[in-house]
Amino acid sequence: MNQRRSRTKFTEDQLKILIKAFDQNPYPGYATKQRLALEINTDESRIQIWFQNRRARHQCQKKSEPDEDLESRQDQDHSEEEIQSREDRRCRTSYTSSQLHTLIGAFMNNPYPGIDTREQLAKEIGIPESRVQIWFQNRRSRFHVQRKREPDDQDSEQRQDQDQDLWDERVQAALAPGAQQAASDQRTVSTEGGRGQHLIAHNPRQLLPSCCF
DNA sequence: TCTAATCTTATCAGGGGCACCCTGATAAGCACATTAGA
Repeated sequence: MNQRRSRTKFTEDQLKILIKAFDQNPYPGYATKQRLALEINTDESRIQIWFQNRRARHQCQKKSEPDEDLESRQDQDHSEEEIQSREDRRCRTSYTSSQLHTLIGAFMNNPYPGIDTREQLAKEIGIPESRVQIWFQNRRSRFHVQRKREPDDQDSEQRQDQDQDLWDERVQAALAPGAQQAASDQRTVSTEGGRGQHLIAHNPRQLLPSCCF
Protein backbone atom coordinates (compact mmCIF):
# COMPACT_ATOMS: atom_id res chain seq x y z
CA MET A 1 0.00 0.00 0.00
CA ASN A 2 1.86 3.05 -1.23
CA GLN A 3 0.27 5.88 0.69
CA ARG A 4 3.05 8.39 0.32
CA ARG A 5 3.19 10.67 -2.65
CA SER A 6 5.72 9.34 -5.11
CA ARG A 7 9.04 11.16 -4.88
CA THR A 8 9.53 14.08 -7.21
CA LYS A 9 12.72 13.81 -9.19
CA PHE A 10 13.96 17.23 -10.21
CA THR A 11 16.11 17.48 -13.30
CA GLU A 12 19.45 19.27 -13.25
CA ASP A 13 17.93 22.23 -15.07
CA GLN A 14 15.06 22.44 -12.59
CA LEU A 15 17.51 22.27 -9.68
CA LYS A 16 19.62 25.05 -11.19
CA ILE A 17 16.60 27.31 -11.28
CA LEU A 18 15.52 26.37 -7.76
CA ILE A 19 18.99 26.84 -6.28
CA LYS A 20 19.37 30.19 -7.98
CA ALA A 21 16.02 31.28 -6.57
CA PHE A 22 17.01 29.99 -3.13
CA ASP A 23 20.25 31.94 -3.19
CA GLN A 24 18.30 35.07 -4.03
CA ASN A 25 15.67 34.47 -1.38
CA PRO A 26 15.28 31.35 0.78
CA TYR A 27 11.84 32.55 1.87
CA PRO A 28 9.96 33.14 -1.38
CA GLY A 29 6.39 34.34 -1.26
CA TYR A 30 3.46 32.64 -2.87
CA ALA A 31 3.74 34.56 -6.14
CA THR A 32 7.41 33.62 -6.49
CA LYS A 33 6.68 29.98 -5.77
CA GLN A 34 3.92 29.98 -8.34
CA ARG A 35 6.21 31.58 -10.91
CA LEU A 36 8.88 28.97 -10.20
CA ALA A 37 6.31 26.19 -10.43
CA LEU A 38 5.30 27.43 -13.87
CA GLU A 39 8.90 27.86 -14.93
CA ILE A 40 9.98 24.34 -14.07
CA ASN A 41 6.59 22.78 -14.76
CA THR A 42 5.81 21.36 -11.35
CA ASP A 43 3.27 21.92 -8.61
CA GLU A 44 3.63 24.92 -6.31
CA SER A 45 3.33 22.66 -3.27
CA ARG A 46 6.44 20.75 -4.43
CA ILE A 47 8.31 24.06 -4.60
CA GLN A 48 7.24 24.86 -1.06
CA ILE A 49 8.47 21.48 0.23
CA TRP A 50 11.74 21.85 -1.69
CA PHE A 51 12.39 25.24 -0.05
CA GLN A 52 11.53 23.87 3.40
CA ASN A 53 13.96 20.97 3.00
CA ARG A 54 16.61 23.22 1.49
CA ARG A 55 16.37 25.66 4.38
CA ALA A 56 16.70 22.78 6.86
CA ARG A 57 19.83 21.48 5.12
CA HIS A 58 21.16 25.00 4.85
CA GLN A 59 20.77 25.48 8.61
CA CYS A 60 22.71 22.26 9.24
CA GLN A 61 25.53 23.39 6.98
CA LYS A 62 25.61 26.79 8.63
CA LYS A 63 25.97 25.17 12.06
CA SER A 64 28.81 22.97 10.90
CA GLU A 65 30.65 25.92 9.35
CA PRO A 66 30.74 28.51 12.13
CA ASP A 67 31.71 31.63 10.22
CA GLU A 68 30.45 34.46 12.39
CA ASP A 69 30.42 37.12 9.69
CA LEU A 70 28.65 34.87 7.24
CA GLU A 71 26.21 33.71 9.86
CA SER A 72 25.26 37.15 11.08
CA ARG A 73 24.86 38.35 7.50
CA GLN A 74 22.63 35.43 6.64
CA ASP A 75 20.56 35.89 9.78
CA GLN A 76 20.05 39.51 8.83
CA ASP A 77 19.09 38.53 5.31
CA HIS A 78 16.59 35.99 6.61
CA SER A 79 14.79 38.48 8.79
CA GLU A 80 14.32 40.79 5.81
CA GLU A 81 13.21 37.92 3.61
CA GLU A 82 10.81 36.70 6.24
CA ILE A 83 9.09 40.06 6.19
CA GLN A 84 8.92 39.89 2.41
CA SER A 85 7.49 36.39 2.61
CA ARG A 86 4.81 37.42 5.07
CA GLU A 87 3.71 40.16 2.72
CA ASP A 88 3.24 37.61 0.03
CA ARG A 89 1.31 34.79 1.67
CA ARG A 90 -1.16 32.62 -0.12
CA CYS A 91 -4.72 33.86 0.31
CA ARG A 92 -6.67 32.03 2.97
CA THR A 93 -8.76 29.20 1.67
CA SER A 94 -12.30 29.44 2.95
CA TYR A 95 -14.22 26.21 3.11
CA THR A 96 -17.97 25.87 2.70
CA SER A 97 -19.91 23.96 5.35
CA SER A 98 -20.37 21.15 2.84
CA GLN A 99 -16.62 20.92 2.21
CA LEU A 100 -15.94 20.97 5.95
CA HIS A 101 -18.50 18.26 6.50
CA THR A 102 -16.66 16.04 4.03
CA LEU A 103 -13.25 16.82 5.55
CA ILE A 104 -14.42 16.26 9.11
CA GLY A 105 -16.01 12.99 8.17
CA ALA A 106 -12.73 11.90 6.58
CA PHE A 107 -10.80 13.06 9.64
CA MET A 108 -12.99 11.01 11.95
CA ASN A 109 -12.44 8.03 9.72
CA ASN A 110 -8.69 8.55 9.49
CA PRO A 111 -6.67 11.53 10.76
CA TYR A 112 -3.62 10.42 8.74
CA PRO A 113 -4.86 10.04 5.17
CA GLY A 114 -2.41 8.96 2.52
CA ILE A 115 -1.92 10.62 -0.84
CA ASP A 116 -4.68 8.62 -2.55
CA THR A 117 -7.25 9.55 0.05
CA ARG A 118 -6.17 13.18 0.05
CA GLU A 119 -6.39 13.39 -3.72
CA GLN A 120 -9.78 11.75 -3.69
CA LEU A 121 -10.99 14.20 -1.07
CA ALA A 122 -9.49 17.11 -2.99
CA LYS A 123 -11.32 16.06 -6.11
CA GLU A 124 -14.54 15.55 -4.21
CA ILE A 125 -14.60 19.01 -2.65
CA GLY A 126 -12.79 20.87 -5.43
CA ILE A 127 -9.80 22.04 -3.36
CA PRO A 128 -6.12 21.45 -4.17
CA GLU A 129 -4.64 18.39 -2.48
CA SER A 130 -1.99 20.54 -0.81
CA ARG A 131 -4.75 22.47 0.98
CA VAL A 132 -6.32 19.20 2.13
CA GLN A 133 -2.96 18.16 3.56
CA ILE A 134 -2.61 21.45 5.43
CA TRP A 135 -6.17 21.15 6.71
CA PHE A 136 -5.37 17.73 8.19
CA GLN A 137 -2.14 19.00 9.73
CA ASN A 138 -3.91 21.89 11.43
CA ARG A 139 -6.76 19.63 12.51
CA ARG A 140 -4.42 17.11 14.12
CA SER A 141 -2.47 19.86 15.79
CA ARG A 142 -5.57 21.40 17.33
CA PHE A 143 -6.80 17.99 18.29
CA HIS A 144 -3.58 17.31 20.23
CA VAL A 145 -3.79 20.70 21.93
CA GLN A 146 -7.36 20.05 22.94
CA ARG A 147 -6.49 16.63 24.29
CA LYS A 148 -3.81 18.19 26.47
CA ARG A 149 -6.27 20.70 27.87
CA GLU A 150 -8.90 18.08 28.65
CA PRO A 151 -9.34 17.45 32.38
CA ASP A 152 -8.29 13.93 33.26
CA ASP A 153 -11.45 11.92 33.64
CA GLN A 154 -9.33 8.89 34.47
CA ASP A 155 -5.79 8.08 35.37
CA SER A 156 -3.68 9.38 32.50
CA GLU A 157 -1.28 6.43 32.59
CA GLN A 158 -4.16 4.00 32.36
CA ARG A 159 -5.60 5.97 29.46
CA GLN A 160 -2.27 5.96 27.63
CA ASP A 161 -2.08 2.20 28.04
CA GLN A 162 -5.58 1.84 26.66
CA ASP A 163 -4.73 4.11 23.73
CA GLN A 164 -1.62 2.07 23.01
CA ASP A 165 -3.57 -1.19 23.16
CA LEU A 166 -6.14 0.16 20.76
CA TRP A 167 -3.40 1.46 18.48
CA ASP A 168 -1.66 -1.92 18.41
CA GLU A 169 -4.96 -3.61 17.75
CA ARG A 170 -5.70 -1.34 14.79
CA VAL A 171 -2.21 -1.78 13.35
CA GLN A 172 -2.63 -5.55 13.52
CA ALA A 173 -6.01 -5.28 11.85
CA ALA A 174 -4.67 -3.00 9.13
CA LEU A 175 -1.78 -5.34 8.40
CA ALA A 176 -3.95 -8.46 8.32
CA PRO A 177 -4.74 -9.74 4.79
CA GLY A 178 -8.06 -8.41 3.58
CA ALA A 179 -8.53 -6.37 6.71
CA GLN A 180 -11.06 -3.55 6.53
CA GLN A 181 -10.83 -0.37 8.51
CA ALA A 182 -13.51 -0.16 11.16
CA ALA A 183 -14.50 3.39 10.47
CA SER A 184 -17.70 3.63 12.40
CA ASP A 185 -16.11 3.36 15.79
CA GLN A 186 -16.25 6.53 17.83
CA ARG A 187 -12.67 5.88 18.93
CA THR A 188 -10.94 5.99 15.59
CA VAL A 189 -7.31 5.32 14.74
CA SER A 190 -5.56 4.64 11.49
CA THR A 191 -2.02 4.09 10.30
CA GLU A 192 -2.42 5.24 6.73
CA GLY A 193 0.06 8.05 7.19
CA GLY A 194 2.53 5.43 8.24
CA ARG A 195 4.57 7.36 10.77
CA GLY A 196 3.39 5.59 13.87
CA GLN A 197 1.86 8.45 15.82
CA HIS A 198 -1.59 7.75 17.10
CA LEU A 199 -4.53 9.92 17.66
CA ILE A 200 -7.72 8.76 19.24
CA ALA A 201 -10.98 10.64 19.11
CA HIS A 202 -12.62 10.01 22.44
CA ASN A 203 -15.19 12.60 21.54
CA PRO A 204 -14.78 13.82 17.97
CA ARG A 205 -17.72 16.20 18.29
CA GLN A 206 -15.62 18.44 20.48
CA LEU A 207 -13.68 19.51 17.42
CA LEU A 208 -16.63 19.93 15.12
CA PRO A 209 -18.56 23.09 14.41
CA SER A 210 -22.25 23.00 15.14
CA CYS A 211 -23.00 23.34 11.43
CA CYS A 212 -21.92 19.74 10.99
CA PHE A 213 -24.79 18.32 13.04
C1' DT B 1 22.95 7.43 0.76
C1' DC B 2 20.49 11.41 -0.54
C1' DT B 3 16.62 14.00 -0.09
C1' DA B 4 11.44 14.33 -1.00
C1' DA B 5 7.64 13.59 1.90
C1' DT B 6 5.70 13.80 6.23
C1' DC B 7 5.15 14.76 10.99
C1' DT B 8 4.45 17.98 15.43
C1' DT B 9 4.57 22.36 17.40
C1' DA B 10 4.58 27.25 17.52
C1' DT B 11 3.33 31.34 15.48
C1' DC B 12 1.51 34.65 12.12
C1' DA B 13 -2.46 36.59 10.13
C1' DG B 14 -7.27 36.90 7.73
C1' DG B 15 -11.98 37.27 8.68
C1' DG B 16 -16.18 37.51 11.41
C1' DG B 17 -17.96 40.82 14.30
C1' DC B 18 -16.16 44.67 17.61
C1' DA B 19 -12.45 42.01 22.12
C1' DC B 20 -11.34 38.21 20.92
C1' DC B 21 -11.72 33.64 18.61
C1' DC B 22 -11.33 30.36 15.02
C1' DT B 23 -8.55 28.55 11.70
C1' DG B 24 -5.67 28.62 7.28
C1' DA B 25 -0.67 29.42 6.13
C1' DT B 26 4.02 29.17 7.26
C1' DA B 27 8.44 28.05 9.62
C1' DA B 28 11.39 25.26 12.45
C1' DG B 29 12.90 21.09 13.89
C1' DC B 30 19.32 22.12 18.08
C1' DA B 31 22.59 15.33 21.81
C1' DC B 32 21.06 19.34 14.23
C1' DA B 33 12.65 16.59 13.49
C1' DT B 34 11.65 11.47 11.27
C1' DT B 35 10.43 8.36 7.46
C1' DA B 36 11.12 6.11 3.39
C1' DG B 37 11.63 5.83 -1.93
C1' DA B 38 14.90 5.66 -5.72
